[in-house]
Amino acid sequence: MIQKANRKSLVEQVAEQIEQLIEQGEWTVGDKIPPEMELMEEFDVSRNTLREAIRALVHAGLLNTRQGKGTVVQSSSVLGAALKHRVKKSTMLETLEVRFALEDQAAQMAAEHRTEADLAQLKTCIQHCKHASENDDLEQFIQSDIDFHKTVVQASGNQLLIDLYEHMTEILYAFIHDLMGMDTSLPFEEELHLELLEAIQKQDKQQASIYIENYMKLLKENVMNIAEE
Amino acid sequence: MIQKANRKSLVEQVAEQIEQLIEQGEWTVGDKIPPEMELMEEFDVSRNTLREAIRALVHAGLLNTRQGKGTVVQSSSVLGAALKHRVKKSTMLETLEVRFALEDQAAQMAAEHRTEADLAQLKTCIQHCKHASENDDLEQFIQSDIDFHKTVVQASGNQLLIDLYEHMTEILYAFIHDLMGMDTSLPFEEELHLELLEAIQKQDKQQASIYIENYMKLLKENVMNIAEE
DNA sequence: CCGCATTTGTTCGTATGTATC
DNA sequence: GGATACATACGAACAAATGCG
Repeated sequence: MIQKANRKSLVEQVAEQIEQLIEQGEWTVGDKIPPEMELMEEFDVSRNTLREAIRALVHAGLLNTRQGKGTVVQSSSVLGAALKHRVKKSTMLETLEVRFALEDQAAQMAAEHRTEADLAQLKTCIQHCKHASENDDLEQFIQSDIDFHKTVVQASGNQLLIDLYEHMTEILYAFIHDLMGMDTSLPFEEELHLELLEAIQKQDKQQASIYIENYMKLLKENVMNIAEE
Repeated sequence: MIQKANRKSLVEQVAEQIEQLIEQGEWTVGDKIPPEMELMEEFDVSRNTLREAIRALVHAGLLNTRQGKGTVVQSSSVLGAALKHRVKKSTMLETLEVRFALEDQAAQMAAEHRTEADLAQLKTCIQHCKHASENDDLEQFIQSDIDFHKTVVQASGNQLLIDLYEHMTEILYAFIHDLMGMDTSLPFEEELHLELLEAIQKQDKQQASIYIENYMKLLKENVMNIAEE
């Protein structure tokens, strides 16, 4: 087995490896990564080389370093960081509309390709929503609701669509969270959830699309109310 | 007027400025940027500082440096570069589906918000398409066709959506271009163009959406044929 | 408050490789 | 091939921030 020669610089190689460690979840957001000395040995490079790789990732928004404290993972992917940076220049409504575009398409694709496993998982998510709603556990409810939508998008089978959707969702919820400190009371839309499930089960694209549209309207109103405060 | 202290490093400041110069179109893709000596004076920083800023941008995919030849702009924005990198791991079909999701939403929004100016510009684009088609000027035709779709998306008024759509389009066409060296003969869909224009003029969202769906089907078939070769 | 260990930030110097003319 | 300039990688020394006892 002949291996192609390494024409990439050491810095590039190290940066790429760290990037992968983060994107594959080895190091997750908020984690402190090992100190320079340790990484120097692991990657077998000099301190300067390692530091330059880290600086590149800091500039990309993936890491954050602080003197004396250490280096912390800030974002789970370069794309996520770049999107976050771009979205800062947009309004919440614009962001919501993009998320809607992705979810609409995903729901229609899900209606086409859904498997039995997908349907079962959707049912579980609805159960969780209901359970959390009955117990007035807001945080749990929001998480379950996000999971439901995420599951729909995952059923589309398009990994690029899934990634973009999840990034947009993450950014949106961070936005909302920052804006109002978690005490948002979104209405429970069990009927809507069940309608969407039914549409996907029946493989009815149009119906699925209509659901997403209704959901979007609801969300838009909520968000606009929040924004006014 | 008191100005907040600069707590960003010089490198960050320079990198940010260069980033802006590129994103605002001052320097466009393919351009050779001024030599280091010149930039050192412009930004009033040392060579090392400037070089480090450039290396950060190289890692982000915005610039490309080669010894002796100089530094060249490689991408029009960080987001574009990050997307390009991510899309490499996806199939062309997946990419097309995401672009479709964005265009579908945009077309519906365009139908709602279009101004007279938008309509006029769309008509001009169709004229250009027709003209190029009659003259068998393939390159010009493709450009005019892209312009038409871009104009539709721009009429949506959502700048985030516009940016993402343009990046996806750019990536897709670079993909196709690489794959088959420009001698692709896409069919001229004047009827479809006119139908979409009419739908937008009448502010008929559903009709606009149906058009995009048909266009997507057509494109999908073409792309799948190409991919088989 | 001090002193210390840990950890990142900064700036030198040096050796070696590599592209261009 | 030789000369020159630039890129890459390493090492070392010191500065500065943080946290702990």
